[in-house]
Formats: sequence, C-alpha cells, structure tokens
Amino acid sequence: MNIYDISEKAGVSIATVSRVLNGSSRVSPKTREHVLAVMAEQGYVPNAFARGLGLKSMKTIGLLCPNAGDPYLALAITYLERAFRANGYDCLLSCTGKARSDRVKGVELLLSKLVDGMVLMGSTFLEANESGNKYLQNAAKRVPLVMLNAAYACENVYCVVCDDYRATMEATQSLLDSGRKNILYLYHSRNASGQKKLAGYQAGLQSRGLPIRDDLIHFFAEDKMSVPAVRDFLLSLAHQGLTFDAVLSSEDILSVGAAKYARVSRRSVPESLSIIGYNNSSFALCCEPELTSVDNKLEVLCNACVSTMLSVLSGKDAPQKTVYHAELVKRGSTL
Amino acid sequence: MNIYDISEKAGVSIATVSRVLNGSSRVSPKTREHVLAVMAEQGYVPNAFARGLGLKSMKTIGLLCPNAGDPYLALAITYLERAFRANGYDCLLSCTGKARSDRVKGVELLLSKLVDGMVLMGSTFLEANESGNKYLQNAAKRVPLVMLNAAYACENVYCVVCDDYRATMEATQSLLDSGRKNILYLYHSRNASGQKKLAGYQAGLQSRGLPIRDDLIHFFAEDKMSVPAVRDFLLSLAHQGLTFDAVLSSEDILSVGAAKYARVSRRSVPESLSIIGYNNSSFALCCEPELTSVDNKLEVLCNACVSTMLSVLSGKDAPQKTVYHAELVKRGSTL
DNA sequence: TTGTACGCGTTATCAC
DNA sequence: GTGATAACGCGTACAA
Repeated sequence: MNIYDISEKAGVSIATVSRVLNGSSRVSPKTREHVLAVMAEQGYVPNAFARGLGLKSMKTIGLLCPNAGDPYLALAITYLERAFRANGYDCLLSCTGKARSDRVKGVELLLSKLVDGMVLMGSTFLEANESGNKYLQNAAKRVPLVMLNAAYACENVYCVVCDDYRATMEATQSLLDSGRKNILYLYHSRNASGQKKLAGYQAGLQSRGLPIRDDLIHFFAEDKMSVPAVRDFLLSLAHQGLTFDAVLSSEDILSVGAAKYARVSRRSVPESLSIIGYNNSSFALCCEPELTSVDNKLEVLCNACVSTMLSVLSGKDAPQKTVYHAELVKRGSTL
Repeated sequence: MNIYDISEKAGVSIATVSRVLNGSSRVSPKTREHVLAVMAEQGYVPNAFARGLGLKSMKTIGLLCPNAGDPYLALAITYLERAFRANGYDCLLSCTGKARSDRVKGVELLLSKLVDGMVLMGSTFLEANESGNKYLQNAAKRVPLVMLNAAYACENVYCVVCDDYRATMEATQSLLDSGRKNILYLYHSRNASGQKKLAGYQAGLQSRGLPIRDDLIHFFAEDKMSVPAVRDFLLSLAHQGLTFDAVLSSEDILSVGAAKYARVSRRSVPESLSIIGYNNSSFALCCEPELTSVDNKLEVLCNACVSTMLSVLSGKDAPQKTVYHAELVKRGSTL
C-alpha cells in the first residue's frame, strides 16, 4: 500500500495525495476529504524511509548517555524523550559507557543514522584537553549538539547547565554558617561537572576563611559508590581518628552512605553530624531523617535542552549557553 | 558524497561499490582494496535512509516502556539497549505513560517508523479483556513483539518473564516458616504482573493453612509510592490497632518505607518485624539493616529478550515463552 | 487546483 | 568479476 495505490483508488495524482498528506495548502476541500477517506479506508501509512530520503530527515533526535542505569540519567531520558515526542520527534538512544572510544563511536553511529540533532547527557562527553573534543566539533558540523550539564563553547553546540559550582559553594557556606567546622566532601566523578562541584566546595571554605584540607576530600570510583561501601569507608576514617561534623557529597547515594555511617556509629543527625546530598533524588527520602539535598532542576534543564534544540532546528537562534541556579532543599539532616 | 561519487573516483560502477559496502560476494581483492581506500579517503558513509528504503529495514528496535523514570525500567532499558547495540541494532525509545490511548499511539508510532521489532516492557501493555489487546495482535502482524515480564499467547508475540507468582509465594512461605504470623502485603500495581505477585502471596498463606485477610493487603497508587508516604501509612495502620510482624512488598521502595516505619516506631528489624522487598535494587541497600529482597534477574531477562528477538529476526524459531525463577536474596531484614 | 516527471541514494537483478 | 538499470516510495519544481 503506497502513495500510488492511494492515488489510483482516489482517482487523483500522487502529487495531490502527497499534498493532502503534508497538510499542504492548495487542495480543494472536496478532494482532500475524498483522499483522506481513501487513506483511512486502506489504513495507509506513508513509508518513513522514503520520506526521510526525500526530506533528509526522519525527525529523530539522538540521545547519548554514558549509562542509563544511573537513576539520575534515567530521569533525564524520561524528561527529554517526553518533550521531544510532544514535538513530533522520536529519540534514538545510545548508552555508550564512559570509555572514550565508545563515546566517539556512539556519536558516529548516531550521525550515520542521520539524526536531526543530538543531546549529550552529562559532562562525561567532554575531554580535558581541547584535542580530545575534536569529535564533538566534527559532529557539530553535521547536526546541532545540545549538551546537558556540560559547558563547551563551539559553533553549533548549545549548552544547558546548572551552576554546580555555586550550588556546592552555597551548600558549604550553609553548613559553615550553621556552626560546622570540618566538612567531609565525597565525590564520584572527576568530569567537568564533578570538578565544578569540588571547586565550589573549596570556594565555600575559602569564602569563610577556612583552609582546604585534602584529608577531608574523598573520591569514590563508580564500583565503590554503594551505600554500604561509603558507610564502611567513613567508619574507617573515623576509626583512624579523622574528625568531621558534616558531610557534603556529589550524589545522594553517597550521602545515604553517610547517614548509614551515622546510625551505625550512633552519631545523631543533624545534632552531631550534618549531611547534604546532591540531585534531590528518591534516595534523599530513604533516610531517617530525610536528607537535605541540592535540587539541580533536572526537569527544567531537560525542557530547556529540548526547546533549544527545537529552536535551532527550526532556524531560529538559540542561546549558546543556558544556566540555571540550583536550590538547596532543606530537610532533617541539617541544622 | 554518495555512491556515485565513490564509483567515479574509484573508476568502477556503483554496483561494485555497493558490493564492497555490503561485504558481498564476488569482488576481486584488488578492486575491493581500491574502493575501500577511496571510501576511507573521502570519509564516505552510506545514506541510512536510502539503504533502509531498499532493505526495508534500518536495523532499529522499538523500546516501549510506560515510564523510564522508574529505576527498574531504566535498568531494563540499559540492558536491552546495550545488548541490541552489540548486535548491530539501534533502539528507538518510546515512553508512553500508562494511559491506554497513549500506549496504543506509541505502538503505532513505532510501527510507522518501520522498526524491525518491538520490546514491550512490563505487563502494563496487557489489558484484562482480550479485545483490549487487539492492538498488540495487529502490531504483531507487522513485526515481532517481545514482552518483558508479561505473558500473552499470540502469533509472533514472544514473552520473557520471571515467575512472580512463585517468587512471592516462596517469600511468603519463608516468612511463615521463620515464625511470622501476620504478613502485611504492600503493592503498587494491579497489572498482570502485580496480580501474579499478589496471588503468590495468597497462595503462600494458604499453603501453610492461613486465611487471606484483606486488612493485611494494601495498595499504593503511583503517586503514593514514596518512602515517607508508606511510613506514615504503616504508622496509621498500627495506630488503628492492626497487628503485623512482617512486611512483604511488590517493590523495594515500599519496603524501605516499612523499614522507616519500624525505626520511627522503635520496632527492631528483624526481631520484631521482618521485611522483604522486591527487585533487589539499590534501595534495598539503603536501610539498616539491609533488606532481604526478591531478585527477579532483570539482566538475565533482558538478555533473553534480545536473543529471542534476534532469533526471530534471523528466521530461526524462538520460544514463545521463556520463564526464569527469581531468587530470594537474604539480608539483615529477615530472621 | 491538479498532474507530470524527476531526484533522493541504495540494493538487487540481470546481462556480459 | 563487473556494469547497466530497474525498483524502493515519496516530495516537489514545473507545467497545465
């Protein structure tokens, strides 16, 4: 069942059928009705490949993420997909993993599928050295790129970020201003966003005249980022004699580990230990008391990604960079 | 840069270029080398739409899920996408929500994009009445359907499920055999899978000669399925005088709520209250003690979905239904 | 307002 | 082995 069959059964040319199909202007209401009736009767659906061939687009967006199993990124996928779909675009998903070669391959694969644009989720896709981002520059020559939570200045690359630096700085200041002296900082990623968060923590300390102490800053590799692992690690830290009265982390799950440490070692939260998480996820609600957490407005960011992309695709100009401010959601784990 | 350009620069016909491209049969090693060299030099990538038009396939699988924000489904997406990609297929994601009309639309939209097959995640896509599943039957006439965690007997529909019934039955028996008398059952979904779990719980009770008590069975709507909400609900139940010494749930997060209830009301786990969750997710590790949980082997199920789909697509015959057995992972929340 | 004819970039079927 | 050439199904100038 193709456009020729319809044109024949309807007694018109394929051009007319095509016009009806594309809601195009000049078709007499009468023939339009008739053609539509025939199409409905025959259950006709235009061939997407042929259409794509002609239009050079199948209205598809590539979604790249290092790992869709991460609840945070999973949420982002939901938000992005929903918004794109509402605007007539489908999403091709590509979970590349973090290995550089796989990420590059993922980008190329999506390009080879002729997506209209790509959204790159998280700053994992950014390399420290400029030459490492050559693959992004090349991709941007073919389709618009929108980066979520990553900042990269480049032609045809648009960035939507939350101000992680300011967020952790303010969280740190909030802890200090409530009387805390020794804030443990736990983080799980050294990518650009992870570095910003760390820098914000350090800036927060310095803004109150406190030194940056390496013994209060700890990194967790991905496979070590489980609640029990963090709990045990903090237990060992305390056992070694390290003193701390607050924990700030780059991920709620790390802070849940801290809460667990507190319970096991009978330290009361928030009286003896303040805890702040990041992402304001369901995990923040798992603890007793519930965790104060930085809400980085994921849904807002995602919607901004989509509307930016749509603007670019429709030829309108869009902001190269959009920055939102995170919000500290205060709950029972802080004074 | 298309196949004509390459053929011209290489001094061969497009037929030969096409043969080289498809690793196809009889091409002299010499010309093959030459053509490959020209393609590499020109950075030629064949047009996916044109290829799709000819082959009637773009090697794309449609992934349908009611809600990718659900960590469980998010994980499933990761597993499925990874396995399909490893086999040369891309995934078109469609998060439809649970409304019936949207689900039907989602299926139709993927069909209109000419996917090679579809994976439907969760039994949300199954209706109770047979006529409600007409849309699945129709879809199955066009492409193979694989259902994850849903059983539906129909031509060209393949199902991969975990035996939820047996899983909750065994979990229930395990609780009873450890001396528990009054098991609270909390669930969050009334779809086919949710009904199986509930039935398993009931069967477990009856297998030990206990009655099914409606006052011990409670449903949580999606928006009520948060840790604090469950905690508060259990507090109110206890306040009303209901006695229970164990909680079994259809979702880890519900059980986390139960753990929180226990802490707030100073009931010790597992001495005074046993708790079992479902899915064996990260949430099960958030509590102190960690939760015993039913591991329904999601990754195994997903891989089975993919290999089933690949078999069908390659013309081999595949099992109409594949059933796996869940495993009760015992942790500190049970005796 | 409607129809004709060509282009889009491949794959596949023939001949040679 | 290799090369013409016809599909594949649709969009769209251009003509009528």
